[in-house]
Amino acid sequence: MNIGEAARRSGLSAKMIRHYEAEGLLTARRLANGYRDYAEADIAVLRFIRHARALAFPLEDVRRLLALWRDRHRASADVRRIALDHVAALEAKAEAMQAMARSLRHLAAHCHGDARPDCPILDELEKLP
Amino acid sequence: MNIGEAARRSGLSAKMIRHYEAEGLLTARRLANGYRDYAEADIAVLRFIRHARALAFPLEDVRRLLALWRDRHRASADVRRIALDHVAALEAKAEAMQAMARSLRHLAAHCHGDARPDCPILDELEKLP
DNA sequence: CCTTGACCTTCCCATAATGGGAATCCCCAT
DNA sequence: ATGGGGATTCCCATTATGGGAAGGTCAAGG
Repeated sequence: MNIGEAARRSGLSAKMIRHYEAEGLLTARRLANGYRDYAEADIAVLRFIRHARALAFPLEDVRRLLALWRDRHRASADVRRIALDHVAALEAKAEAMQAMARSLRHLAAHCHGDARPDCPILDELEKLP
Repeated sequence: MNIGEAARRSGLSAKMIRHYEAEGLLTARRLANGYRDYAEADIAVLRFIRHARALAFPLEDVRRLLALWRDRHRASADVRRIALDHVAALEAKAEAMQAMARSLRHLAAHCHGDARPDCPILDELEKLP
């Protein structure tokens, strides 16, 4: 199967499939003409990657998750730790963003938002510690 | 004032100050020897940038906010719109991240997390749509 | 006068993940 | 044989930040 069809079947772009290969997440067989050739098992790998990326796992984590996925003797504890570490990172970033959003929303609530120039948002950006 | 002292006074790194200048956020006077020379007003600008960046405004937004800040005839509505658009972006990203975190936490809760290999996290990554 | 150390300058590279695009090659159908 | 659609590789851009090299500058001290 061509990379184009593999892309359609996996939901990834051909560009990204090549990228993941360059990053060592999979290795595609090559035909005599140099074209990559994908089997069903490869599609499963590509879909796995897509799902992991949809959950924002960094490629480094995806690499480890794939290794565990392929390893029948893995310990589920290892998978769980990767996932929970990632959850913690996601939540930390999300909380940081919401704190910024709250702060800005608060400032915006006190801003007239009309033609007048005075603006607590600019005041705050000017004065903060 | 040297870039080193400007860095100390503004809380930015010298590297970033040069970068912001390259990005057109400010223009520093030069001494005869080529060194950048900063006045008090420049420090205020640099601190403004730092505060805006601390709220995760992208440099493009910082550029616009600075322009409004310098414009005494600005309309506070313009500032407010930039801020609220940014708030919306922050909240959207934060919500997306928390949705992923919730989803993963849920999966992790059903994972034994011991030496056994079976793991709903991997199952889900394998099976998702 | 010369050295040393602490600055400063510019330029290149790297990060993470993705996409755009060029130049070139391949295959199949007309 | 020719054209269209795909494939290949390689380079570049994105965002914000930092590392580091090579070289210029300045002030203090021997």
